[in-house]
Amino acid sequence: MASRKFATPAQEEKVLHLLRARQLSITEGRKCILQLFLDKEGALSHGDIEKKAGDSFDRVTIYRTLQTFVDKGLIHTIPSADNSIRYALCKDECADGHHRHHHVHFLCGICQQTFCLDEVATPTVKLPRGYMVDEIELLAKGICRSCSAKARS
Amino acid sequence: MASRKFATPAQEEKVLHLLRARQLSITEGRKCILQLFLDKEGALSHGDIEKKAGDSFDRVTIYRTLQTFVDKGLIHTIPSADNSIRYALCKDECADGHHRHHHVHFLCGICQQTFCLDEVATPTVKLPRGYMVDEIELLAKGICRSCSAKARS
DNA sequence: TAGCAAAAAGCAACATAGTTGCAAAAACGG
DNA sequence: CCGTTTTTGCAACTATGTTGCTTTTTGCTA
Repeated sequence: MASRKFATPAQEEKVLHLLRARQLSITEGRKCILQLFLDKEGALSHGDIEKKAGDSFDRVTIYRTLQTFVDKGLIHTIPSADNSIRYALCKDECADGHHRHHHVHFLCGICQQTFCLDEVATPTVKLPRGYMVDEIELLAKGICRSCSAKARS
Repeated sequence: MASRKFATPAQEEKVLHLLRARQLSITEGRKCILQLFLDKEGALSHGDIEKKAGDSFDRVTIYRTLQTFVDKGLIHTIPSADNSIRYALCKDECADGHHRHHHVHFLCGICQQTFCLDEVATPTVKLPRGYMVDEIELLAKGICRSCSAKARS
């Protein structure tokens, strides 16, 4: 399995466009990892990617690719209570070194997946005098749509 | 340095009380690590504790003590953007297995310390249909009181 | 489209973080 | 003070992340 197949030519075109728009050269590793993010609704950790693509690519390549994608505004990191950094696709507003995320993240306690709720904006909070806020991260924990639907059946 | 000295007898009494109230047996390691949390306004990571008390105690003991404290509701974990779990003292409402924290955490981009803002409640957020929320974690990033005071001078 | 410079990938070695099993030591109740 | 239970220390191991260097690939240009 040297190269991962794309589901459709349109998807491959999208991947190429995303990479070119950030002046990233097109490599098998980048195409494959970016496609994984497009395929998946939730967030991915380094470990998840290593499981899915670790046969094709070196661990170090995955680390470096993720770092590059973060630097170029393609993906963003999501804080979590446990010790695993997860990554998810950015919306178009993000560019080199400037991430602008005002959405809430949701961690499901059943399937353990993390989702970006793009339609939910982070609230503004009033902090005590002396604190200057640059950014707010909001992580909601509970049961996601798909798991709560399963639980009801 | 076999055992760490307490600043005042009152402080030692407080430590002993906190441990006894959770039915934890009194050991040098637990007293020392709990005192570190009482001494420090901000949060501590495993690494911080290892630096301060690593000569006196084994790494594994520190891991196990932190886990015990979390289980017994003495300390709670704070999610962070980077990969390091930090811990801070709980307020009295927390007990065995039931953490109830409704306060905001603040991460300073200058001193890199994390603070619990107990006086700031986490907001409620309205999520899309189908999501069930158990808990909200809010992490504000910016410049803390002490660092912004220094910057102005 | 062959050749070249720059970028990325692979590899090995290392560093840090966290876990587990087991034996020795300490805590606590009687 | 003694025996049981809990905790600690130690060693080994797994997972996670980093760095330097060499080889391969990419993208550009002649």
